[in-house]
Amino acid sequence: MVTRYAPSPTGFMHIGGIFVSLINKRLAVQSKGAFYLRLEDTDVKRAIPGALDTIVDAMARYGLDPDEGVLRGPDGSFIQQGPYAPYVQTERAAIYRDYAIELIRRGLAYPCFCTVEELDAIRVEQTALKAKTGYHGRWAKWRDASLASVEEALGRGLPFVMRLRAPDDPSGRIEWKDGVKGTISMPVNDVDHVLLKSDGIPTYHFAHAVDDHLMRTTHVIRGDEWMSSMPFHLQLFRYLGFKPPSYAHVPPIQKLDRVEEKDAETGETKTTDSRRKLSKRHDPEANVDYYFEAGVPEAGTIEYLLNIANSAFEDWRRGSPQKPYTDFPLKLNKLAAGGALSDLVKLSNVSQGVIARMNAEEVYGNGLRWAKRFDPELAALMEQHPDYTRRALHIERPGAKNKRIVTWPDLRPQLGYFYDELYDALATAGNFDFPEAIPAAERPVLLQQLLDTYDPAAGKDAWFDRIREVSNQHGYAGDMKLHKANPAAYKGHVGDVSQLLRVALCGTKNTPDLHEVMAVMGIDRVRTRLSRFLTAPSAPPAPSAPPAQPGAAT
RNA sequence: GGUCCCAUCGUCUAGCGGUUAGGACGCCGGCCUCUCACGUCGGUAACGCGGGUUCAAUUCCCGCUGGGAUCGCCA
Repeated sequence: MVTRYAPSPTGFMHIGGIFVSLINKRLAVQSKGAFYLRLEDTDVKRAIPGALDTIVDAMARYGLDPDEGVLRGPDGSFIQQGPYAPYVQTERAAIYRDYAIELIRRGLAYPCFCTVEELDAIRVEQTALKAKTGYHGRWAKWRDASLASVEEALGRGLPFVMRLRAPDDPSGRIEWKDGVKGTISMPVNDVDHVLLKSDGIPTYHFAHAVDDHLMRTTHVIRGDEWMSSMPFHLQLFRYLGFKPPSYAHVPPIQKLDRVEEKDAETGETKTTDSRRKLSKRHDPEANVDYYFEAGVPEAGTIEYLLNIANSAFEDWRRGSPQKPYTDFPLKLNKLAAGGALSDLVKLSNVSQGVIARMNAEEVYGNGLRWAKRFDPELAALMEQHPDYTRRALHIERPGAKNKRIVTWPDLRPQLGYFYDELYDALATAGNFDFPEAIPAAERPVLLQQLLDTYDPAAGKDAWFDRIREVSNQHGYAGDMKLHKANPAAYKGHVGDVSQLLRVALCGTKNTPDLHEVMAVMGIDRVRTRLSRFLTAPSAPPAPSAPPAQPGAAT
């Protein structure tokens, strides 16, 4: 299959564009075909500087680089590579013009000198008459204009457009087998659509027919907002003598709009749910940048999209946790015909799975890339301590065990406490949330004993056995089950004791396995951090001072 | 309004005439457990409505309702 993504340079990368690109690219790769990028910049009025960078860079970030078409060269500038260059439509103006001339010669197209004002007037009249709008039938005043009047208009230098001459007999229907929607039948086109605009640049429709034919596109896979143009497009291919490609119209990603309306008469508020396409203007999640900023790794966004495209993906992923998503066989006919609602909660879940499958190095690289933009302080620490960071990230990883990082913003709470800088800031603020079961006065004793008994060389089980022993010695149940059976018999349990250590050491109540955390921190850092808690809580400078009141230091 | 598309738990969906309507996310509860997380077990929750066809409809047909797309010298 030869597929393409043909965006117009709007300066905005819509998530739907990534979705369609993904489908096009996967299908081309799976069939050992080609995927190319063509720039549909025929709307000169809307040209936006830098728009091409937005598209190309986003596609590259999401691993959707085209095989041919508009690419970035080795020096970073844009190049057009492939047998059918150029791939930028404004650079192909002469090609379209030749085909337009050919159509005129065969009586299938004609010049129209209507001004936009005239066209507007026609539309107003049609609307008033409840007639079908558009340039067709008796409204198409230049359709059968005499040669003399055309020459006269030309002579006056009036601007004109080239229009298709729709069939004289507007009855009948056209039918095609859509790759995702199935067989569809529509009335034939009877509107004399514009082929070339007054600036000589083609409309999307004309450029589509010419380019997809010349560039040997076998499958046009695009958003389903194009479906209603199909009668026109198919007609164009026939007029031009081209064999039409296969078409597949994919549904848009939607969003739920909850409208609350107050009934004027009854005063009741009723809510109506309606779905609508993700809007570039109103929905931040329509922009791919949103996902990066939210800290979803690119692979997570892609897998989420794949999930929307083929629901079988989820089961496949479960069965093949370590394979790249590119091994998944995407099937066009398995796309649902209706549009899916963007589900950010589900996206988080997919993201969590993707990050969990990464090794420490990948977490480091991807996380750092995010942090550099959205958490510079953390990023700086990650770069200052690369090996230490990697070791911290390596805890319970890989193996999809550590799912604490759902998206990159979780990096700070999950990794931050390893850095002395952040830990010290926390300590200065005094925000240590120690377990309530342990009186403040008892903390130094317990921590001192835990520190004395800690042996970095011993294993995890041995270490927790020590913690149990210390717990037992001080009236805390070393065995959770015993405590559960008779809570009143103990001051607390081993969980409280290890939590005391965890909070003192990390400043947070939630961390992975303490033994591993301590191993990464190293004995010196452990000593330093605990040292501040080894004296009586409320009288730091004077160790001999009387015990503080319970809770005074928290 | 014309044309076209769509319709199963809140969400993504499986289903392709006979199923206790399955899975995933979310939510709730149990278990596991040094915390969190993971894991695990269980629970919650759906075939829009009305006609047909058929021995039998979630499934096929028609209508309705609801939602969407489109009707430009924009793509």
